[in-house]
Amino acid sequence: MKLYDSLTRQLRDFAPGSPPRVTVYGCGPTVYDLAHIGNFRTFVAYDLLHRHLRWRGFEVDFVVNLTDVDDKTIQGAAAAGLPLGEYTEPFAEAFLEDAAALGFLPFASHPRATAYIPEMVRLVEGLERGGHAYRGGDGSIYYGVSSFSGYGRLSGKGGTESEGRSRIDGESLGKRDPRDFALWKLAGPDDEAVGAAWESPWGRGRPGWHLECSAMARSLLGGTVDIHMGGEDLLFPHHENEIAQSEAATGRPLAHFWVHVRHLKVDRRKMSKSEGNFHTVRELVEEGHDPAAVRWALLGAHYRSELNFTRAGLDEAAAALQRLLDFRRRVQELAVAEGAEGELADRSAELLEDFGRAMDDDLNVPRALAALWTLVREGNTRLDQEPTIGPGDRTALLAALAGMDGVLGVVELAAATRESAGAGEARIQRLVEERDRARAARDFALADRIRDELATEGIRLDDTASGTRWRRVRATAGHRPPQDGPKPVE
RNA sequence: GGCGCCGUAGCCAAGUGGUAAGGCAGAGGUCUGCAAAACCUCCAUUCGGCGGUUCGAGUCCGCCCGGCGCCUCCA
Repeated sequence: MKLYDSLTRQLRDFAPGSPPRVTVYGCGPTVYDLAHIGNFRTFVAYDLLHRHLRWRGFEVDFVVNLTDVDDKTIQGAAAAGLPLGEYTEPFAEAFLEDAAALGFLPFASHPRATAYIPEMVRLVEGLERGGHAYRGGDGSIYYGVSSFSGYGRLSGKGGTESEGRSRIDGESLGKRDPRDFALWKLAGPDDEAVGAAWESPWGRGRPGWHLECSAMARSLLGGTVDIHMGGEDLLFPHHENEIAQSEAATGRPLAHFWVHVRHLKVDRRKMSKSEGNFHTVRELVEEGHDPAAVRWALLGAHYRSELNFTRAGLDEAAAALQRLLDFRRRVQELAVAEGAEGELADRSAELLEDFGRAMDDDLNVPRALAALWTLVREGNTRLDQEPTIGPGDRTALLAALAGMDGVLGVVELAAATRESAGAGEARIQRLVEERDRARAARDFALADRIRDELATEGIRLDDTASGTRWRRVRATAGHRPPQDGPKPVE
């Protein structure tokens, strides 16, 4: 399998340091607010890689951190008049709920930064011993970028002294070099007020943002991780600084592969609260969108390409999902007949391989989807011609579908959502039978009225040779009132 | 200003120098009481523009036009 590595800027063959184990560290959300769909585009990419590696037989240790102490969480807690943990925890829970709603495989762990303060302190101590850290004019401990020769290699930035704000900040904070960044910030009154201060050899304070990931990755996954992931914005300065800290401390590479996910756009623009195009997963679900459709809409483009999120795209995703669900159900319910078979089985295996090859190629989802659609179309064609299927063909076809969906994670998720929305089935069945009687009596006006009525509830009827079937084509019966829970911070 | 990315049909979107995947929408057809679903056929002589390299370029190089990202908290 090949993955694009941002550090070497090339596609490289992926092989873990100690197979079959693969260690992955993905930068997670800062829990000062609800994660938005832009965050989740990145996290869906995490989950795709996670699933694909598992499918390829690797044992994946996937760690995604929760940043629960930084400027924004402290500000948020102070504004809410809450201790830091009480402010951040609902957002951490919400993130995990949304991840589950989108069908994420559970992460090996999702460490909160505040639980790793001792590890961070030890890391700074090590950097201090190695001559990489110093106390700035404001009393905080800074990393001396000039002490690390590899600085700037990942992002191509920071090699020369930058200008503007960082230089001005640098002067006021007493940094030796404007590029230097805080490892340990001395606690101020605001920090103390919300409990964001811990004892350390340098006085009460809190960790710098970059330090958190270095410490958690090292402590949970060891000195070098196989893959380190994040959104493209983290390339600089976050990941550049992580490298500087970790590699100066351990003398070993932080990661064998650096994978960065391109940002999502909404309606062609960068998503932001001020643009009014800020969406959360729960908001879309509350509007009646299927979480599986949201997932589909977030995985459609290659992870290194721009992806534009629109309502139209979400509707298209829902339709695509329905077609897959219909196909799967058709195959499952098909009459099995012994006889000549093998052609469909061979073709299914072939297309599953195409799918796998596409995913092996730096997670080329669009190409993988082409294999999926070909399977659906060719399968339907064959089933239109011959309405029965051999047991081996059926097994192979369903296995190919399940194999692909095991990586994409959408069909099973959509099916589960529909099942959980399945109340009132007896009533629907009664209406369907009433309509069948009307049709038999050629009372098509009544028949059509019943059909239209059910359609408004998200129930679609299909009149087939073997009778009328009904199915739920929406996850929910319509608009659901907002549920209790965290709301986006204004 | 510095670094980088992108521009493929009405829309979404692959394409790793060898002659344009896939999906949606649209047109026609099969099936149907009518639909729906499914299937079949059609739907880019052409890849922002102009030059160049090459036997051959959407793919490489140069310039131009247009869009975007990072450089500051950010997935």
